[in-house]
Amino acid sequence: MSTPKLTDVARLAGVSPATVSRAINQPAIVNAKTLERIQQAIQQIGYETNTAGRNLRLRRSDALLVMISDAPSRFFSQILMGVEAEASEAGYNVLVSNTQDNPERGRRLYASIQQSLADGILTFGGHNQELGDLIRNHPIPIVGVNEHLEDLPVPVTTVNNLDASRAIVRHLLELGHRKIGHVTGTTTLSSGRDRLEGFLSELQQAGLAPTWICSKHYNVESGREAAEEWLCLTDRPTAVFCSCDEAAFGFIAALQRKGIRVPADISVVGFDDIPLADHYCPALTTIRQPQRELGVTAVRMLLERIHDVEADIPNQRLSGELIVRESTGPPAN
Amino acid sequence: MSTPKLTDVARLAGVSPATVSRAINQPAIVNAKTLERIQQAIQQIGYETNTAGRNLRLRRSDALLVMISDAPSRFFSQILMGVEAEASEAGYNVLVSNTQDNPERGRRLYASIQQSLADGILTFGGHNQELGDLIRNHPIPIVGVNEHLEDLPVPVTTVNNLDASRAIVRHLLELGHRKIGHVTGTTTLSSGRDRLEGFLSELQQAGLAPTWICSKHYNVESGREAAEEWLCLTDRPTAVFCSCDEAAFGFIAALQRKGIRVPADISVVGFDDIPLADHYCPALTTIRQPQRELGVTAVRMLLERIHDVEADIPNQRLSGELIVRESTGPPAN
DNA sequence: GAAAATATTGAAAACGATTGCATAATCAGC
DNA sequence: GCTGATTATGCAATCGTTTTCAATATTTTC
Repeated sequence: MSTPKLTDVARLAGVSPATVSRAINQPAIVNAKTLERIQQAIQQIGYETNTAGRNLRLRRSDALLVMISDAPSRFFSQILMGVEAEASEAGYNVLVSNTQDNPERGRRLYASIQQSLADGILTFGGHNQELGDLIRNHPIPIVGVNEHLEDLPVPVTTVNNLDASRAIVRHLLELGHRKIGHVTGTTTLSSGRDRLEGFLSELQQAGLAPTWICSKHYNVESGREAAEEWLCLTDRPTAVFCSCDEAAFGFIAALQRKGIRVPADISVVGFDDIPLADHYCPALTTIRQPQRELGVTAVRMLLERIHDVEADIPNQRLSGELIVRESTGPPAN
Repeated sequence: MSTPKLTDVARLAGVSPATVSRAINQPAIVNAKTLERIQQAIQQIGYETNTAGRNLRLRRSDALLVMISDAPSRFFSQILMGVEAEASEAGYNVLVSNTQDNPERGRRLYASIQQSLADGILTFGGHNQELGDLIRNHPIPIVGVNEHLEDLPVPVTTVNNLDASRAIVRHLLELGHRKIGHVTGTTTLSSGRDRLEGFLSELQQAGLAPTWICSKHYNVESGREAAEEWLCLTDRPTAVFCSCDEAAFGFIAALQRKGIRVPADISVVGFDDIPLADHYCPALTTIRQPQRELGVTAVRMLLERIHDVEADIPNQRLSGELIVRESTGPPAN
């Protein structure tokens, strides 16, 4: 009739519900003969464990909550696929929630654990004060992705933005550039700050002054705006490091409109290596982020945390790879 | 001590658990005085309804499952945000599962309903035989997004690919083009077929033969490959309709490498209007898909279906908008 | 072959919420 | 002040699993 339950299997197999449960969860401890009979019964009536019943008894949800705070970020879906794969591998489901900048965010987040809706939380992007208070007061299994959550006792996984930034600047220096600009990402985010810091430190080490810095955000418009600003200058940079691929595209497109060639007149570097980067004209020199791996790593950390809330889990810094393509070359003069 | 439950609230407020439950779910039928006392108690100990307990008793999950079958599609995250917003509005959670082409797909899908893991399913992309059998045999609340599920009694929401395609061809005809090519999308998907059909029918109506058709997929490479094939021809199209923006970018990039200008030498149109389309150089003429609205519509349909499995829900065809930008212009000669 | 050890199973009590039914309290009407 | 209607509450069963504890069956050991 309706969906079959454990009891139905038990009746059909002529055993108690307890035995059926054991047959499913610890097959080793049940008699081989009985086991087979039960498995047959399960097949026959198409039994599936009811999640709610199981969760209630076990007091857990077998679910991970992915919290997004901003617009779906630049390569969110790629990371999500990594998360999904690893979680599913471990028998966990993935919930997605977009709380944006809703002040209720912290509360809802905490609620989802209280309600035993999820066993742990993956949070993308930044955080707010309220969230901070909650985390400090309650031992919630939570892991950050992409961005550091300052002052919070929350382990995070990110790409090594500092090193990647430096690698970019070194690449440009090796090509002979001395006038290098930077279009920053969102500097309220740690990734934006780290990329800027990497840029500055490498420049300083080369004895160069950071003359061209345009403080922007992670989007196409930023690139366009920066280009328009710098094109008005008489003393322009010969190479520009944009802190995401989209910004780089915006930058290049703005240049091309003015008839300025890349890389002949200006070299441009991006960050992320989104699928289009390799197929743009010119193909974009950029940093490849291990997107899927970020998701996988985050889930691994979270599961460890769920298993032991007190566990001391170190931050994981994955390394990005510099991919040199057509958008960078030696300076014009 | 541990997380408070309904009973704790009841004890504190000096009422029975039943009353607390009513206070939460049907405040109208409980005495104002009592209600206030209960609400205070809830505040005081920070009570949150336990999802598993509630779901078990109510025999539902308050969750929708989003099933992805292919790589995260071209604007998946945008649609997902629409889904999330609308579901969350209605008090539903969103689960994401990527079953790719796993033959187990159908089974897992069905299982998630059986297990009362989700109340309904949103499926992105195509389907397979096995899934078909399951759906035919069981009244699962399920709604398709983006693609039609042939022969299956499953309502779907898509953009009106046919009309959009025609609009593109008309736009090119009006500009004076007579030699129009088409780089198809994945034609095992209904969207790919519909776009092709729209292209063909409009061409036929104009009395033109479909000389240049390159059967490809929804990705950048397809555009590049098509361009490389057609550049070898002596008789080339003067305008090309690529069935997604990525393909259009790949196409344009390949042209630019050979020094062919867009739109001066060849006009190019895309489909989707991804964020970059407006910032490419040249800015891409394309069809704007109502991405977020697709997600919202899908959820509305699904909720209706959940509410009444037998309900006859018609397919929803949202209309795409032709956005004319720089990549199209009159033919050269 | 009996005692002790081991291997299997079952009965019943949770897990945390909701709700039909019954009861107690309140109120209106006369 | 009494009856009947109405309003508020409580009791207890239920949703579907898992697991402790005890009981039974099966071996093993000497």
